[in-house]
Amino acid sequence: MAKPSLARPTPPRPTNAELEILRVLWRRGPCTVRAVRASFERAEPIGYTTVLKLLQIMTEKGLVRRDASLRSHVYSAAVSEASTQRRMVADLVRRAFGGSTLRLLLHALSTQPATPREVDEIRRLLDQKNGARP
Amino acid sequence: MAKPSLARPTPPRPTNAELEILRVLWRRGPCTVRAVRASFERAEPIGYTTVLKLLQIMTEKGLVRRDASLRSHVYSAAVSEASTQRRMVADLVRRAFGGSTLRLLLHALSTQPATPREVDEIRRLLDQKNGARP
DNA sequence: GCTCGGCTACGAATCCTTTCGTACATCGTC
DNA sequence: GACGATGTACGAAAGGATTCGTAGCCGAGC
Repeated sequence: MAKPSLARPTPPRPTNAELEILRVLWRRGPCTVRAVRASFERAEPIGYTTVLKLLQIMTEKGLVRRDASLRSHVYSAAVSEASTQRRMVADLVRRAFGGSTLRLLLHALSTQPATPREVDEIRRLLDQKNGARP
Repeated sequence: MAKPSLARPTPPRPTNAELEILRVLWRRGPCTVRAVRASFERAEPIGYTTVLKLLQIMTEKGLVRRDASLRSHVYSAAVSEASTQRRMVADLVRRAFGGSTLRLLLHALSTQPATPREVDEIRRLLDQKNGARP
């Protein structure tokens, strides 16, 4: 039996270009090729058929779904933003932080400025997570 | 003038295999090819010349330094673990979280379990960062 | 009906990453 | 001095990502 080409159980981690496209679809909802291309913000403009090809590949990979009932096919994200982010964070943690999410957290906290409001938000989440501080 | 092949101002983001090698060098210090290869933990074993080639490429890229005074060249990391992590986190934040480190933090916090001790550690860092909570 | 504009499909070129085979140099040992 | 072990250098293959050119299809308007 050959490997199924459609509908993989878990779609692979998106590449750079694929992620750019997903970001457009997450933000704007279902789009035609033209609309996706118009939402691209790049230093270099990108060819129409390039976006089309990417969307075709992403359809095969199961990253997007295609509605071909109209002449201009309409594509929509087949993976959620949250699950993709989860996957990417897990990947970074494994590859760069030896599997320790805590180390990633501490690193991000120590290197990035945060406004007092943001710090409060983080504290609130910690409280939710683990009960209030005594 | 041609582009300089050595000593780039900022070395590029390491690829997967390069990161694996860097992790060995960070953990073990300067190593020969043989020692790096021995420290590799992979499902598939990796060829000697593969590691050698990678180290040669990484030397060109400025990711590692080579001491060729001995017959078995000794390689050491030319980029620090912290700076590499910083670069990779920044990259992830830009590509997957729209540039918001806060969103990465909240995401990591909400999806990952944390022990009370870890939560305390994070709180301590927040206190340091922003003054004690009133 | 014919043509033009817009659309999809597809093949191919390019570049990068990863892997390894082969050639050649060097050291220590007999 | 010859030989095996161990090293480096280098070319090249395989696979994936990205980009685009070209061909062909279809619908609207003349």
